[in-house]
Amino acid sequence: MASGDDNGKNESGAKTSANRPVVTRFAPSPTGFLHIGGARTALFNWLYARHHGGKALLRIEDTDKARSTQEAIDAILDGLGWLGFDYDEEPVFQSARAERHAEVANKLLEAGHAYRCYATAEELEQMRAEQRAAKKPLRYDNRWRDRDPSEAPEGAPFVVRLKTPTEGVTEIDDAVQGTVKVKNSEVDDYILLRSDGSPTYMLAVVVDDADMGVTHVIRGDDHLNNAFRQLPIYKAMQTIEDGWEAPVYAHIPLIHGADGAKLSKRHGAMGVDAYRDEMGLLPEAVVNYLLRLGWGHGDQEIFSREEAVALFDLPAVGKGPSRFDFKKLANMNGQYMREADNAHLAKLAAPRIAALEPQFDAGKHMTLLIDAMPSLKARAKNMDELAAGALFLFRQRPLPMDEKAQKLLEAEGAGQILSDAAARLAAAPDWNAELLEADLKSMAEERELGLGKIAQPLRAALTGQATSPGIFDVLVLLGREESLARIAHCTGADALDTDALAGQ
RNA sequence: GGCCCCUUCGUCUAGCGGUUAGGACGCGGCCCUUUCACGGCUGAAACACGGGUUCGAUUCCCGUAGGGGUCACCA
Repeated sequence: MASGDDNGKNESGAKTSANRPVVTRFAPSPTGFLHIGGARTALFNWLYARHHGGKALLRIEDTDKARSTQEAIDAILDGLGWLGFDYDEEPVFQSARAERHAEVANKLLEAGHAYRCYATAEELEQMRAEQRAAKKPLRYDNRWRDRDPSEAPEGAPFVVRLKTPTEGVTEIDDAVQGTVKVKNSEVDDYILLRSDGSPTYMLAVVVDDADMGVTHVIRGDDHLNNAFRQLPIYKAMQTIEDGWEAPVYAHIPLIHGADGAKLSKRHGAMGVDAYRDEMGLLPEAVVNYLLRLGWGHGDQEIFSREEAVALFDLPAVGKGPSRFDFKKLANMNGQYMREADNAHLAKLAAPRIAALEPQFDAGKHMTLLIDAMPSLKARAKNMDELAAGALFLFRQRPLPMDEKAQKLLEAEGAGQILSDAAARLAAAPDWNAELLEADLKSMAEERELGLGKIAQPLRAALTGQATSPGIFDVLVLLGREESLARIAHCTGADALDTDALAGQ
């Protein structure tokens, strides 16, 4: 499919990748977990590649040795896997490519597109202090740009700086933000190679993107200004070797917290693992929510993975930042849970149930849990709610009663109603929802009571709670013996008989 | 502060010169009903402001205001 919707031309004269087969990359730096903003960037990159039948690549930007950790790398990989993003090649580790980065810097140096700068850190700090005092923009003042190499202090350390254009304007046709122009005088001669010979981020990204054949750089718009710094490398390298078409840029807006401020711990900047483990969400729901944050397709809210791939494209990505809304995420998760496979949900809920109820034995109780799932999942928006809702099924007699259930049992006449209902149920020729319902309804009619007068105490006796799935579903799920035994406990009837019956 | 980006209900968004400004979450009401949910119906709720352009601006242009981003030998 032609990517005719983004002509990534720019007016700086650099050749671009607009017409090559799509290659995208997600390039997290492993200095922490994969947060929700990164997850969305990963999603958009992945979708764009899949939509256009291109390649999705992954690059770990671990050049900051001090801050990068293996734990973070594992967490990111784990998070991406959970969300269901697959990549077409093994991840590239940026730290392994330092030699290549230096090689490019040296080519730039030889060709006169870069130069050595011998300014010391103290010197530069003083320069910035003066600029601050004079209220001038803070940027390198090109003090070594045109100095003769012979002036270099003998054996002194130096950094390599890119010789960026000083006049004119660079224009980028961003696939999301549209045309963006920046005066070249705003871009200073930034550092390519540090004094220890290691590459800076700005150099490394460009070299890696070029070498990986990345055609579309989709990233947070906090990088928009960087594009104007990176483009000159492409331009310069195009005069030196092949394979340096500039990518199409797509700077997507950032996600803000619920209060409009930058995403912080309280507002969603947890790792995606927290969405799974702590919030108990389904990855499909998280992905769907993220997709709708900053992208829309008419009035549609729910998109399957296939639909997302088929429909996603950059022109429909919004330009403004959006706030993260946990309520809507929760709602969406509820929708996905209701549609989810019962056995799958049971498997996910099992460990959470076990954590709350020691009596729960996944091996023994899984069938019951799966059977209960249709009535359970309609009442939960996340795994914890699902687990909590299932507990009554696995608790041992005597059931713990919550306050509201206690009140129901203590209500006037409740004991009598319970005993009578128990007798009635015990006499039922069969134990299915239709029959039991007919039975209790006729009992209610005979006594000119609302069904609730019978159902509520019954619910309390059977579940220890005032709310639960439909009472007839509860009876069927618990089975005849357990149901009658639970009621017996509450009516003070001799429980021994029923206990014996409940042995199964 | 310089530079860059953004601006439709509280929130996410649809809209791409002429609409009763649509949908979703949340909120209120009603229905269903044995509780809680689910589901259905329904209500309140938005084009930041000021100039242009135009027969006509939510839509195009320019300002203002507000918000955000970025200015390292971090990525």
